Amino acid sequence: MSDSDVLPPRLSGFERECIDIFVHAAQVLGIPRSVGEIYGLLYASPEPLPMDEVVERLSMSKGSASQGLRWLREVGAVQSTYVTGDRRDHFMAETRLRKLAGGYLREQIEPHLHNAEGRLGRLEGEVAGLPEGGDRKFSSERLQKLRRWHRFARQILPLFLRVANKI
Amino acid sequence: MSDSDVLPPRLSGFERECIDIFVHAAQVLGIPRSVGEIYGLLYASPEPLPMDEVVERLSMSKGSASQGLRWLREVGAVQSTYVTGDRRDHFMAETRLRKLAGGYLREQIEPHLHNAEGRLGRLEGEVAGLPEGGDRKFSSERLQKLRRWHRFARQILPLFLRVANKI
DNA sequence: TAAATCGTTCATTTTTCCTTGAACATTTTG
DNA sequence: CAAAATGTTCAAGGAAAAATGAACGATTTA
Repeated sequence: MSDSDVLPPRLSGFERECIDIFVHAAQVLGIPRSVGEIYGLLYASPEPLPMDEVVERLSMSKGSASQGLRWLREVGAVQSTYVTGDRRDHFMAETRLRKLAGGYLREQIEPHLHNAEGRLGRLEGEVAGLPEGGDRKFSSERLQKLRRWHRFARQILPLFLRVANKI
Repeated sequence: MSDSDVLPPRLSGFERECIDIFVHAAQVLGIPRSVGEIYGLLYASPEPLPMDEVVERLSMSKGSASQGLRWLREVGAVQSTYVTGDRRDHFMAETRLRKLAGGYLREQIEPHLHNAEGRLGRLEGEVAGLPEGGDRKFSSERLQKLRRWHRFARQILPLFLRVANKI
Protein backbone atom coordinates (compact mmCIF):
# COMPACT_ATOMS: atom_id res chain seq x y z
CA MET A 1 0.00 0.00 0.00
CA SER A 2 1.51 3.31 -1.06
CA ASP A 3 1.52 6.47 1.00
CA SER A 4 -0.89 8.15 -1.34
CA ASP A 5 -3.59 5.78 -0.16
CA VAL A 6 -3.40 6.85 3.46
CA LEU A 7 -1.90 10.33 3.55
CA PRO A 8 -3.76 13.45 2.52
CA PRO A 9 -2.27 15.09 -0.57
CA ARG A 10 0.37 17.51 0.56
CA LEU A 11 -0.70 20.27 -1.81
CA SER A 12 -4.03 21.56 -3.05
CA GLY A 13 -4.65 22.07 -6.75
CA PHE A 14 -4.47 25.81 -6.27
CA GLU A 15 -1.13 25.52 -4.51
CA ARG A 16 0.23 23.19 -7.17
CA GLU A 17 -0.67 25.59 -9.96
CA CYS A 18 0.81 28.58 -8.14
CA ILE A 19 4.02 26.67 -7.56
CA ASP A 20 4.10 25.64 -11.20
CA ILE A 21 3.79 29.25 -12.31
CA PHE A 22 6.60 30.48 -10.09
CA VAL A 23 8.86 27.57 -10.89
CA HIS A 24 8.64 28.55 -14.54
CA ALA A 25 9.09 32.23 -13.73
CA ALA A 26 12.19 31.33 -11.72
CA GLN A 27 13.54 29.43 -14.69
CA VAL A 28 13.19 32.52 -16.87
CA LEU A 29 14.99 34.65 -14.32
CA GLY A 30 17.76 32.11 -13.72
CA ILE A 31 16.70 31.41 -10.15
CA PRO A 32 16.84 27.89 -8.65
CA ARG A 33 13.71 25.81 -8.95
CA SER A 34 13.50 25.32 -5.19
CA VAL A 35 13.27 29.07 -4.69
CA GLY A 36 10.41 29.25 -7.15
CA GLU A 37 8.66 26.42 -5.32
CA ILE A 38 8.96 28.14 -1.98
CA TYR A 39 7.71 31.46 -3.27
CA GLY A 40 4.85 29.75 -5.11
CA LEU A 41 3.72 27.95 -1.96
CA LEU A 42 3.86 31.14 0.10
CA TYR A 43 2.07 33.05 -2.64
CA ALA A 44 -0.77 30.54 -2.42
CA SER A 45 -1.00 30.72 1.37
CA PRO A 46 -3.43 33.00 3.18
CA GLU A 47 -1.38 32.51 6.35
CA PRO A 48 2.35 32.82 6.88
CA LEU A 49 4.12 29.46 6.99
CA PRO A 50 7.01 28.25 9.14
CA MET A 51 10.01 26.60 7.54
CA ASP A 52 9.01 23.08 8.64
CA GLU A 53 5.84 23.33 6.71
CA VAL A 54 7.67 24.46 3.60
CA VAL A 55 9.99 21.48 4.00
CA GLU A 56 7.15 19.06 4.53
CA ARG A 57 4.68 20.31 1.91
CA LEU A 58 7.33 20.60 -0.78
CA SER A 59 9.24 17.44 0.25
CA MET A 60 12.37 19.54 0.29
CA SER A 61 15.51 19.33 2.39
CA LYS A 62 15.95 21.67 5.33
CA GLY A 63 19.08 23.01 3.70
CA SER A 64 17.31 24.05 0.52
CA ALA A 65 14.44 25.61 2.44
CA SER A 66 16.78 27.53 4.72
CA GLN A 67 18.89 28.85 1.88
CA GLY A 68 15.94 29.54 -0.37
CA LEU A 69 14.11 31.48 2.32
CA ARG A 70 17.22 33.44 3.11
CA TRP A 71 17.64 34.41 -0.52
CA LEU A 72 14.00 35.38 -0.81
CA ARG A 73 14.28 37.52 2.31
CA GLU A 74 17.42 39.21 1.00
CA VAL A 75 15.78 40.27 -2.22
CA GLY A 76 12.68 41.33 -0.32
CA ALA A 77 10.41 38.71 -1.88
CA VAL A 78 9.28 37.27 1.46
CA GLN A 79 8.87 38.76 4.89
CA SER A 80 9.07 36.96 8.20
CA THR A 81 6.41 37.63 10.79
CA TYR A 82 5.60 36.74 14.33
CA VAL A 83 2.84 34.32 15.11
CA THR A 84 1.74 34.44 18.74
CA GLY A 85 2.47 31.34 20.76
CA ASP A 86 4.98 29.97 18.27
CA ARG A 87 8.63 30.67 18.38
CA ARG A 88 9.23 29.66 14.82
CA ASP A 89 9.68 32.30 12.16
CA HIS A 90 6.74 32.46 9.78
CA PHE A 91 7.11 33.58 6.21
CA MET A 92 4.73 35.33 3.86
CA ALA A 93 5.12 36.34 0.24
CA GLU A 94 5.61 39.96 -0.66
CA THR A 95 3.27 40.51 -3.59
CA ARG A 96 3.82 44.15 -4.51
CA LEU A 97 5.47 44.03 -7.92
CA ARG A 98 7.47 47.13 -7.19
CA LYS A 99 9.05 45.48 -4.16
CA LEU A 100 9.67 42.21 -5.93
CA ALA A 101 11.22 43.75 -9.01
CA GLY A 102 13.11 46.34 -7.01
CA GLY A 103 14.79 43.75 -4.82
CA TYR A 104 15.68 41.59 -7.77
CA LEU A 105 17.16 44.49 -9.68
CA ARG A 106 19.07 45.75 -6.67
CA GLU A 107 20.51 42.37 -5.70
CA GLN A 108 20.94 40.67 -9.06
CA ILE A 109 21.24 43.30 -11.77
CA GLU A 110 22.80 46.33 -10.13
CA PRO A 111 26.08 44.54 -9.28
CA HIS A 112 26.47 43.63 -12.95
CA LEU A 113 25.82 47.19 -14.07
CA HIS A 114 28.37 48.32 -11.55
CA ASN A 115 31.01 45.88 -12.77
CA ALA A 116 30.26 46.87 -16.32
CA GLU A 117 31.56 50.34 -15.55
CA GLY A 118 34.96 48.90 -14.77
CA ARG A 119 34.97 46.90 -17.96
CA LEU A 120 33.99 49.88 -20.03
CA GLY A 121 36.84 51.79 -18.44
CA ARG A 122 39.30 49.09 -19.42
CA LEU A 123 37.89 49.00 -22.93
CA GLU A 124 38.36 52.75 -23.12
CA GLY A 125 41.99 52.25 -22.14
CA GLU A 126 42.46 49.79 -24.98
CA VAL A 127 40.92 52.15 -27.50
CA ALA A 128 43.10 54.99 -26.26
CA GLY A 129 46.18 52.84 -26.82
CA LEU A 130 45.25 52.04 -30.41
CA PRO A 131 47.28 53.54 -33.28
CA GLU A 132 45.57 56.10 -35.49
CA GLY A 133 43.68 54.74 -38.44
CA GLY A 134 40.41 53.28 -39.65
CA ASP A 135 40.21 50.56 -37.05
CA ARG A 136 40.60 53.00 -34.24
CA LYS A 137 37.62 54.99 -35.45
CA PHE A 138 35.59 51.80 -35.67
CA SER A 139 36.62 50.69 -32.19
CA SER A 140 35.83 54.06 -30.73
CA GLU A 141 32.36 53.96 -32.21
CA ARG A 142 31.74 50.50 -30.80
CA LEU A 143 32.86 51.69 -27.39
CA GLN A 144 30.50 54.65 -27.57
CA LYS A 145 27.65 52.35 -28.46
CA LEU A 146 28.36 50.21 -25.42
CA ARG A 147 28.36 53.32 -23.26
CA ARG A 148 24.98 54.35 -24.64
CA TRP A 149 23.57 50.90 -23.87
CA HIS A 150 24.89 51.07 -20.36
CA ARG A 151 23.37 54.51 -19.80
CA PHE A 152 20.11 53.24 -21.25
CA ALA A 153 19.99 50.33 -18.81
CA ARG A 154 20.69 52.66 -15.91
CA GLN A 155 17.78 54.85 -16.93
CA ILE A 156 15.23 52.30 -18.01
CA LEU A 157 15.27 50.15 -14.87
CA PRO A 158 14.11 52.86 -12.45
CA LEU A 159 11.54 53.87 -15.01
CA PHE A 160 10.37 50.28 -15.14
CA LEU A 161 9.94 50.29 -11.37
CA ARG A 162 7.90 53.47 -11.46
CA VAL A 163 5.54 51.90 -13.96
CA ALA A 164 5.47 48.61 -12.02
CA ASN A 165 4.41 50.58 -8.97
CA LYS A 166 1.02 51.15 -10.57
CA ILE A 167 0.26 47.49 -11.07
CA MET B 1 59.49 26.64 -25.55
CA SER B 2 55.80 27.45 -25.22
CA ASP B 3 53.54 28.46 -28.05
CA SER B 4 53.27 31.98 -26.72
CA ASP B 5 56.88 32.56 -27.63
CA VAL B 6 56.39 31.93 -31.29
CA LEU B 7 52.73 32.52 -32.10
CA PRO B 8 51.12 35.95 -32.27
CA PRO B 9 48.48 36.50 -29.58
CA ARG B 10 45.19 35.32 -30.96
CA LEU B 11 43.21 38.32 -29.70
CA SER B 12 43.91 42.02 -29.41
CA GLY B 13 43.29 43.85 -26.14
CA PHE B 14 40.26 45.52 -27.63
CA GLU B 15 38.84 42.19 -28.69
CA ARG B 16 39.52 40.63 -25.31
CA GLU B 17 37.67 43.41 -23.50
CA CYS B 18 34.71 43.24 -25.85
CA ILE B 19 34.49 39.51 -25.37
CA ASP B 20 34.72 39.95 -21.62
CA ILE B 21 31.82 42.39 -21.65
CA PHE B 22 29.55 40.14 -23.67
CA VAL B 23 30.47 37.02 -21.74
CA HIS B 24 29.25 38.77 -18.61
CA ALA B 25 26.16 40.09 -20.36
CA ALA B 26 25.40 36.56 -21.52
CA GLN B 27 25.70 35.32 -17.97
CA VAL B 28 23.09 37.84 -16.84
CA LEU B 29 20.73 36.77 -19.60
CA GLY B 30 21.25 33.06 -19.03
CA ILE B 31 22.99 32.51 -22.35
CA PRO B 32 25.97 30.13 -22.72
CA ARG B 33 29.39 31.67 -22.32
CA SER B 34 30.49 30.49 -25.75
CA VAL B 35 27.68 32.47 -27.34
CA GLY B 36 28.80 35.59 -25.52
CA GLU B 37 32.36 34.99 -26.68
CA ILE B 38 31.33 34.67 -30.30
CA TYR B 39 29.17 37.77 -30.23
CA GLY B 40 31.91 39.72 -28.44
CA LEU B 41 34.46 38.78 -31.07
CA LEU B 42 32.15 39.75 -33.91
CA TYR B 43 31.21 42.96 -32.14
CA ALA B 44 34.89 43.88 -32.07
CA SER B 45 35.46 43.05 -35.74
CA PRO B 46 35.30 45.66 -38.49
CA GLU B 47 35.03 42.85 -41.01
CA PRO B 48 32.71 39.87 -41.04
CA LEU B 49 34.41 36.65 -39.92
CA PRO B 50 34.04 33.08 -41.17
CA MET B 51 33.43 30.29 -38.72
CA ASP B 52 36.98 28.94 -38.91
CA GLU B 53 38.31 32.19 -37.63
CA VAL B 54 35.89 32.20 -34.71
CA VAL B 55 37.03 28.67 -33.88
CA GLU B 56 40.67 29.56 -34.12
CA ARG B 57 40.69 32.93 -32.40
CA LEU B 58 38.52 31.73 -29.50
CA SER B 59 40.12 28.27 -29.27
CA MET B 60 36.65 26.83 -29.44
CA SER B 61 35.36 23.58 -30.87
CA LYS B 62 33.69 23.58 -34.27
CA GLY B 63 30.55 22.22 -32.65
CA SER B 64 30.22 25.10 -30.22
CA ALA B 65 30.92 27.67 -32.90
CA SER B 66 28.39 26.14 -35.27
CA GLN B 67 25.66 25.92 -32.64
CA GLY B 68 26.45 29.32 -31.16
CA LEU B 69 26.35 31.00 -34.55
CA ARG B 70 23.10 29.28 -35.39
CA TRP B 71 21.53 30.50 -32.15
CA LEU B 72 22.79 34.02 -32.72
CA ARG B 73 21.38 34.00 -36.23
CA GLU B 74 18.02 32.72 -35.01
CA VAL B 75 17.61 35.53 -32.51
CA GLY B 76 18.84 38.02 -35.10
CA ALA B 77 22.00 38.97 -33.23
CA VAL B 78 24.30 38.15 -36.13
CA GLN B 79 23.89 38.27 -39.87
CA SER B 80 25.71 36.23 -42.45
CA THR B 81 27.09 37.95 -45.49
CA TYR B 82 28.81 37.12 -48.72
CA VAL B 83 32.43 37.87 -49.19
CA THR B 84 33.48 37.78 -52.83
CA GLY B 85 35.89 35.03 -53.75
CA ASP B 86 35.18 33.01 -50.62
CA ARG B 87 32.52 30.38 -50.37
CA ARG B 88 32.47 30.39 -46.61
CA ASP B 89 29.71 32.19 -44.75
CA HIS B 90 30.90 35.32 -43.02
CA PHE B 91 29.24 36.63 -39.90
CA MET B 92 28.85 40.12 -38.55
CA ALA B 93 27.27 41.38 -35.36
CA GLU B 94 23.91 43.12 -35.46
CA THR B 95 24.38 46.14 -33.22
CA ARG B 96 20.99 47.82 -33.30
CA LEU B 97 19.62 47.42 -29.77
CA ARG B 98 16.10 47.22 -31.05
CA LYS B 99 16.97 44.22 -33.20
CA LEU B 100 18.99 42.52 -30.49
CA ALA B 101 16.39 42.96 -27.79
CA GLY B 102 13.52 42.21 -30.14
CA GLY B 103 14.98 38.89 -31.20
CA TYR B 104 15.77 37.90 -27.65
CA LEU B 105 12.29 38.76 -26.45
CA ARG B 106 10.65 36.99 -29.36
CA GLU B 107 12.69 33.82 -29.10
CA GLN B 108 13.29 33.55 -25.38
CA ILE B 109 10.59 35.46 -23.52
CA GLU B 110 7.51 35.27 -25.69
CA PRO B 111 7.21 31.46 -25.49
CA HIS B 112 7.17 31.72 -21.71
CA LEU B 113 4.50 34.40 -21.76
CA HIS B 114 2.49 32.22 -24.09
CA ASN B 115 2.78 29.18 -21.83
CA ALA B 116 1.87 31.31 -18.86
CA GLU B 117 -1.55 31.85 -20.39
CA GLY B 118 -2.22 28.13 -20.20
CA ARG B 119 -1.09 27.99 -16.60
CA LEU B 120 -3.25 30.93 -15.66
CA GLY B 121 -6.17 29.18 -17.26
CA ARG B 122 -5.56 26.07 -15.20
CA LEU B 123 -5.22 28.16 -12.08
CA GLU B 124 -8.54 29.79 -12.89
CA GLY B 125 -10.07 26.34 -13.13
CA GLU B 126 -8.78 25.50 -9.66
CA VAL B 127 -10.20 28.70 -8.21
CA ALA B 128 -13.55 28.05 -9.85
CA GLY B 129 -13.68 24.62 -8.25
CA LEU B 130 -13.05 25.99 -4.76
CA PRO B 131 -15.88 25.99 -2.19
CA GLU B 132 -17.27 29.35 -1.11
CA GLY B 133 -15.54 31.00 1.80
CA GLY B 134 -12.66 33.21 2.87
CA ASP B 135 -9.97 31.18 1.16
CA ARG B 136 -11.72 31.33 -2.13
CA LYS B 137 -11.79 35.12 -2.01
CA PHE B 138 -8.10 35.12 -1.19
CA SER B 139 -7.26 32.73 -3.99
CA SER B 140 -9.30 34.70 -6.46
CA GLU B 141 -7.46 37.86 -5.56
CA ARG B 142 -4.09 36.16 -5.99
CA LEU B 143 -5.18 34.90 -9.40
CA GLN B 144 -6.23 38.37 -10.43
CA LYS B 145 -2.88 39.74 -9.36
CA LEU B 146 -1.10 37.18 -11.53
CA ARG B 147 -3.28 38.16 -14.44
CA ARG B 148 -2.38 41.82 -13.94
CA TRP B 149 1.32 40.95 -13.90
CA HIS B 150 0.95 38.97 -17.07
CA ARG B 151 -0.85 41.82 -18.81
CA PHE B 152 1.81 44.19 -17.56
CA ALA B 153 4.58 42.10 -19.06
CA ARG B 154 2.76 41.91 -22.38
CA GLN B 155 2.48 45.68 -22.49
CA ILE B 156 5.84 46.72 -21.11
CA LEU B 157 8.01 44.68 -23.45
CA PRO B 158 6.87 46.31 -26.70
CA LEU B 159 7.14 49.66 -24.94
CA PHE B 160 10.67 48.77 -23.99
CA LEU B 161 11.48 48.05 -27.63
CA ARG B 162 10.07 51.37 -28.74
CA VAL B 163 12.30 53.17 -26.30
CA ALA B 164 15.29 50.98 -27.21
CA ASN B 165 14.77 51.97 -30.80
CA LYS B 166 16.01 55.47 -29.98
CA ILE B 167 19.33 54.32 -28.58
C1' DT C 1 36.08 11.40 -59.55
C1' DA C 2 39.23 11.76 -55.81
C1' DA C 3 40.62 14.96 -52.51
C1' DA C 4 39.74 18.98 -50.06
C1' DT C 5 36.70 22.28 -47.93
C1' DC C 6 32.78 23.74 -45.25
C1' DG C 7 29.51 23.11 -42.02
C1' DT C 8 26.19 20.23 -39.08
C1' DT C 9 24.91 16.68 -35.85
C1' DC C 10 25.06 14.17 -31.80
C1' DA C 11 27.04 10.82 -28.33
C1' DT C 12 30.26 11.54 -24.88
C1' DT C 13 32.83 14.12 -21.60
C1' DT C 14 33.31 18.06 -18.81
C1' DT C 15 31.76 21.66 -16.10
C1' DT C 16 28.61 24.14 -13.54
C1' DC C 17 24.98 24.55 -10.56
C1' DC C 18 21.58 22.68 -7.26
C1' DT C 19 20.14 19.71 -3.64
C1' DT C 20 20.83 16.89 0.09
C1' DG C 21 21.62 15.57 4.77
C1' DA C 22 24.64 15.28 8.57
C1' DA C 23 26.91 18.09 11.88
C1' DC C 24 26.59 21.93 14.47
C1' DA C 25 25.06 26.20 17.25
C1' DT C 26 21.37 28.23 19.70
C1' DT C 27 17.38 28.55 22.18
C1' DT C 28 13.56 26.50 24.68
C1' DT C 29 11.10 23.10 27.37
C1' DG C 30 10.40 19.53 30.88
C1' DC D 1 20.73 19.96 33.15
C1' DA D 2 19.09 16.74 29.56
C1' DA D 3 16.21 16.47 25.80
C1' DA D 4 13.75 18.69 22.23
C1' DA D 5 13.00 22.21 18.90
C1' DT D 6 14.62 25.54 15.53
C1' DG D 7 17.55 26.96 12.14
C1' DT D 8 22.31 27.40 9.67
C1' DT D 9 26.34 25.74 7.29
C1' DC D 10 28.90 23.14 4.17
C1' DA D 11 31.06 18.91 2.15
C1' DA D 12 29.53 15.53 -0.90
C1' DG D 13 26.62 13.73 -4.41
C1' DG D 14 23.61 14.28 -8.24
C1' DA D 15 21.37 16.53 -12.06
C1' DA D 16 21.30 19.65 -15.73
C1' DA D 17 23.67 22.39 -19.06
C1' DA D 18 27.51 23.24 -22.07
C1' DA D 19 31.63 21.98 -24.71
C1' DT D 20 34.07 18.69 -27.31
C1' DG D 21 35.37 16.17 -31.30
C1' DA D 22 34.58 12.39 -34.34
C1' DA D 23 31.56 11.10 -37.98
C1' DC D 24 29.01 12.52 -41.59
C1' DG D 25 26.75 14.97 -45.75
C1' DA D 26 27.12 18.40 -49.05
C1' DT D 27 29.65 21.19 -52.03
C1' DT D 28 33.72 22.60 -54.47
C1' DT D 29 38.22 22.09 -56.52
C1' DA D 30 41.98 19.92 -58.95
